[in-house]
Amino acid sequence: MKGHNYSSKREAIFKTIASTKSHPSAKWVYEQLKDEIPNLSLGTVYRNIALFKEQGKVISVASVNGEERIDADISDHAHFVCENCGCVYDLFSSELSPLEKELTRNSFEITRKNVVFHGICKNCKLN
Amino acid sequence: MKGHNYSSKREAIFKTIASTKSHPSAKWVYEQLKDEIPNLSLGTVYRNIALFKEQGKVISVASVNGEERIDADISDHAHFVCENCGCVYDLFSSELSPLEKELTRNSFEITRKNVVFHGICKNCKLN
DNA sequence: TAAAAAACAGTAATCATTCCTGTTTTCTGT
DNA sequence: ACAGAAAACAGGAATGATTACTGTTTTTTA
Repeated sequence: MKGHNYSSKREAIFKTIASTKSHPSAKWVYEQLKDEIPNLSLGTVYRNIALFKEQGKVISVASVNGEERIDADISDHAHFVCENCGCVYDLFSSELSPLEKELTRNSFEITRKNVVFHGICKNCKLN
Repeated sequence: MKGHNYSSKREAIFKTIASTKSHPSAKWVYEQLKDEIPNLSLGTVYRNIALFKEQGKVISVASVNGEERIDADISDHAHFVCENCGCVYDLFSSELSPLEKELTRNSFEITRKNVVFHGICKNCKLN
């Protein structure tokens, strides 16, 4: 069975994801770690991210310029994606309950909700 | 300048997108049209979808299994993506205003908001 | 401490999407 | 209607993110 053995690389990958608020891509995680772990393979990063998603330890929050962006903060919050710089920001709010109730009433099972605003972020607007 | 000449293929592509509630992928649109238009190229479908997005005539609503899914209904509504069958459903509600206000107050410019719930849809639950 | 299982590196394959080049269609002014 | 000029297109090659494969290394277990 997979995901049951200790692995120093898996641990390093998870720590890297959990210690940033940048909502990283697989490549970003790989770039961060390759100096510290010279023989790390990009495939290992992808494989472990897939495992973390199965385990519910990370979630996919958005696809930005063809790259999947993930988050180890699995608490109930929304995101804002800047279409200019690709930055992903956290948004904390719980004003979506009417939608959730409507879905539940209609027999849809919500396993995850993804709230993404697109636009231009504060930093980009100020150049 | 692009997008200024008439094109029968462009018209057919837009009509196909506008006449379905399936939130199609580029490939789906191509499959629908290739019998009617035998020499249609998949690249043409992609090129025209990109043009429609620039013109604001279609929006990207979600990425499902690596495929971008689009919608010609650009009215303010959210979507529900079934993780089992990949179907994308429309959700009509306007209960997201507190989030929008918070963003606007903080100098974020919203050009588009993307509200996606993930889970298992009614049809899949009932097998 | 020796199999057995899991994880890995490195590379090849896949697949959606974009790019390129030569051809066809559409437009515009006469 | 007709001849450039501009735009759109087909078909195929290129790109780039992600996944799969194979032989090797690490971890577990007993």
